[in-house]
Amino acid sequence: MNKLVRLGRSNPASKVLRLHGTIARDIGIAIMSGNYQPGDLLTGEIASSERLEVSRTAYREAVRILAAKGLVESKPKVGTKVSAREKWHMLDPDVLAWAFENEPDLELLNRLFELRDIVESAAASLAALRRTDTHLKTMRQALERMARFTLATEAGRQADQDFHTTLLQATDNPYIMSLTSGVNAAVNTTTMFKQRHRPLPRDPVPDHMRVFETIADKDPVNAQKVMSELIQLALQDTPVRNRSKKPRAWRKAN
Amino acid sequence: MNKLVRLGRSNPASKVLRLHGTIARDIGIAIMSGNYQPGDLLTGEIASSERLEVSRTAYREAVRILAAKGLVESKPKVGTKVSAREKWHMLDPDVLAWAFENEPDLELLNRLFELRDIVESAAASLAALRRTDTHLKTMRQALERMARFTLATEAGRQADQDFHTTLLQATDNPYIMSLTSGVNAAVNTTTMFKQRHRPLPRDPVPDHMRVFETIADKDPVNAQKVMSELIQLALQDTPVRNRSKKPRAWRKAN
DNA sequence: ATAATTTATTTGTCTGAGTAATAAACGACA
DNA sequence: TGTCGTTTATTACTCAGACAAATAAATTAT
Repeated sequence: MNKLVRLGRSNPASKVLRLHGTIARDIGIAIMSGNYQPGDLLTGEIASSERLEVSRTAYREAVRILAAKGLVESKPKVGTKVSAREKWHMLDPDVLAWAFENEPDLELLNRLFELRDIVESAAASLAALRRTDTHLKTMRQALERMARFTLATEAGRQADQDFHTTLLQATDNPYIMSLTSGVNAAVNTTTMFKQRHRPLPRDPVPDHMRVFETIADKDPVNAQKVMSELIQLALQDTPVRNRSKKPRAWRKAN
Repeated sequence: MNKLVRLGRSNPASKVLRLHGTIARDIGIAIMSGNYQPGDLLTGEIASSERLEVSRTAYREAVRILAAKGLVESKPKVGTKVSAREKWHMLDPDVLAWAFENEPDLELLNRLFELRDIVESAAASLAALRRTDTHLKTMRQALERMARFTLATEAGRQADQDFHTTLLQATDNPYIMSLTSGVNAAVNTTTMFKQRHRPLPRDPVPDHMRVFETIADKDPVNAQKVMSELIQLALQDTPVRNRSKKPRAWRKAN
């Protein structure tokens, strides 16, 4: 990592990055990909900013962003070093996106879907208990749009998102909402998960319909069950191009 | 919020805050407490830094930290405004700590423990399946220290943390580890959850022992069950001084 | 040998200037 | 009258250079 490539977009919110955001993203990806190891010392502010041909201000703001996400720690006289893995905010949307930016790690992907299964199936269960008729109406409409267009169209994908967003809102739990929507946002913007250049492997509408019905029936047990199945199907349908050469990298720290 | 009070520590990592960290914390608390509402425009950089009597540099770095946690968004010509609640990183350790810094919101606390219940009981289940003998040994030792000292002593609390940390490591899932340890870190450093000035309401050792036994037995079903009970007890034992005047604040956004 | 002191290095903070993005106002044109 | 391109004003963004503060390591005093 030497010269700075500024063009990069591809952050969860998909809005253009400023200079500090670009630098943070570059270093963040370098850390998540193992290019920098925990404990490694970043070169000093002056040297780094000169190498990247940016001002110290911009570089420092990038470091603050990384520190806010638990990836680095700065101390006078010592410098800025990559934090231990336990301190990384693995579920921060940016960190999540950066982790899957380069080489898709199948093990890591499985762990992520393991958590998704746990949380989102529980969310479906809660939604079944707490949903209002308004939630139900919105979900039905989203489902109809999802069927009319398909996931091949932008409108269809938007309907899919609306379905899941409404389901989350029905849980009435801001922590579950934040966690899940953050993971989904990162997943949706990562090229690894995009299936544009091949036929969709399965019609997702029937599976979503089953989730909808259990929530309509206020049946938390089956809502959890069918949502879990939906997650598993999503995992199966996720294309993984190549396995990582260093599986289970997150275990190293111990 | 006008003058800057710099003395504050009390962040998850309990290390002294620099100026930018202090500013970020102050504004972060103001946002989480509802002092600033989503959509509100922060005063410009020049005005803000003058009011706080700090340099624009320090103020800007604080804003970058807040933006990295999804609390604010900056745009030229518009300014920096508080983001919509859906964009907040509710599970970021700092955000979590800031949210409970001021007035304990019982509803919000229940939602947090709802998620803890879901994730940590599932974690216990996974730990029961994946724990090694080394994990088991470490947990047993922590349990013994926990019994010898009590939670009234620092050594006892450390043993408690070690127990839970090892359990998490046994899940072998970095996302679950990150999520849970982040929540626990925030919870542990928040005064609201500290029970120093009163007798401990219950001997926690037997409950922890039951968790340990199910994991030792590689019994995921009962591990989940007894861990869930442990979480519920922790919630019951959490002192809530005063209910919030504005319950369910996170629903406003919809 | 230990503790207090000095020193060197690195991040942290400040100031002031100029740039770039962008929303809103304006004006040309249909 | 309404739409589209242009200008303008505002705000965050980036830069440069200096000085301050924290801290680990080296040094000195006891």
